[in-house]
Amino acid sequence: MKTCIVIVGPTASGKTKLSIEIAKYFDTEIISADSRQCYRELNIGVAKPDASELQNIKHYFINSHSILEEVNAGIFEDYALKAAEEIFAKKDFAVLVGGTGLYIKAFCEGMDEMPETDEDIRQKLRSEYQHKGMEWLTEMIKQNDPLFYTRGEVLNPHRMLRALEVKMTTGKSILELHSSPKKQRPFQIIKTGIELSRQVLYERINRRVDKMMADGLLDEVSGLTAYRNITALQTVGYKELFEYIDGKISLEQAVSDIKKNTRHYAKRQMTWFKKDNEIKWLAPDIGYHVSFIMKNICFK
RNA sequence: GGUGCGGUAGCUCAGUCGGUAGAGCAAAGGACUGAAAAUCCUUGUGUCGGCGGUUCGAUCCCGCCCCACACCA
Repeated sequence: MKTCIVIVGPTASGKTKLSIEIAKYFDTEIISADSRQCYRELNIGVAKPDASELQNIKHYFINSHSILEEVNAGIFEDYALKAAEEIFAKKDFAVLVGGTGLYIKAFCEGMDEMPETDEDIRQKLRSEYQHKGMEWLTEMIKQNDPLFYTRGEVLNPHRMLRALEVKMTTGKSILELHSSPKKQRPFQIIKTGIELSRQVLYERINRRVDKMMADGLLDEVSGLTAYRNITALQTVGYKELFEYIDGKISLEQAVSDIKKNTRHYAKRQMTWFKKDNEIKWLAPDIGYHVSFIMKNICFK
């Protein structure tokens, strides 16, 4: 039976290091499940594995896309499954590592089949929302998708816009399209997570942000100002430094905002992973991990 | 030393024409199906600087004191 070892955990918990240890142990390759590390243009701020690590072990979904390309959970699902197939053609084990809960879910359980939405409709809805605001959006939902209006998140503009574009291209409410059962994968999945105390995690976050700044994050961000409005750059570490470059806040403020927003992000990740009871939680100790995971596999 | 303006939640501040108080941020918890490092939801008792006075009742009015800031000496 082919086995994919899935490693999750909040940002700065040491996933990258652990994934490399495990990949070496099984002499296999790694699929990243990180919605930002796939972009070639983003480096220091997204905490990619370093160049030698990338050279020694093949990583899928790292530097695989440009910030100008569309990337989303559905695209990731297809990409990651193909990568797994490639790895399993020659190995019995694969490693998937990342902090993007939705992407991991897409890989393990699959996304429901959704018809392609019309790009013109999408753009039109977004720009109208920009101009007319929440009141208009709420009214549109009420008129066009009464099911979503009563059961959906009617205060969440992202979800509302998505619901509308689906409704307008398919004629169906997005909620009606969400009923499919989990997809079966042709391989076994073992999920492990790195668990750290809040205090230790926050210290690691602070240290890592300071290191990113010392490594030249500001230069990296300065070179990307032309793209600041695209989705890929709505990213912790980048959006705050754009504010500094604009003269809106001091550099000191920007750095402390990055730390704060990274804490918020880590907290949301933990909320996501906490409810997944397939995850076996581990303390961050590398040697222990590999044998622990081996033991789990042997018991199956 | 004098004058002025302040001292209210971890922070920045609002407010109570006298009936013991509330926003934003932080913090904590939660949601999550093609933007997910995104987006959204929930949670606010704190000697209202200290001590007296007036009052049925003071965080609010009065007096003194302490602290901070600004200006004048």
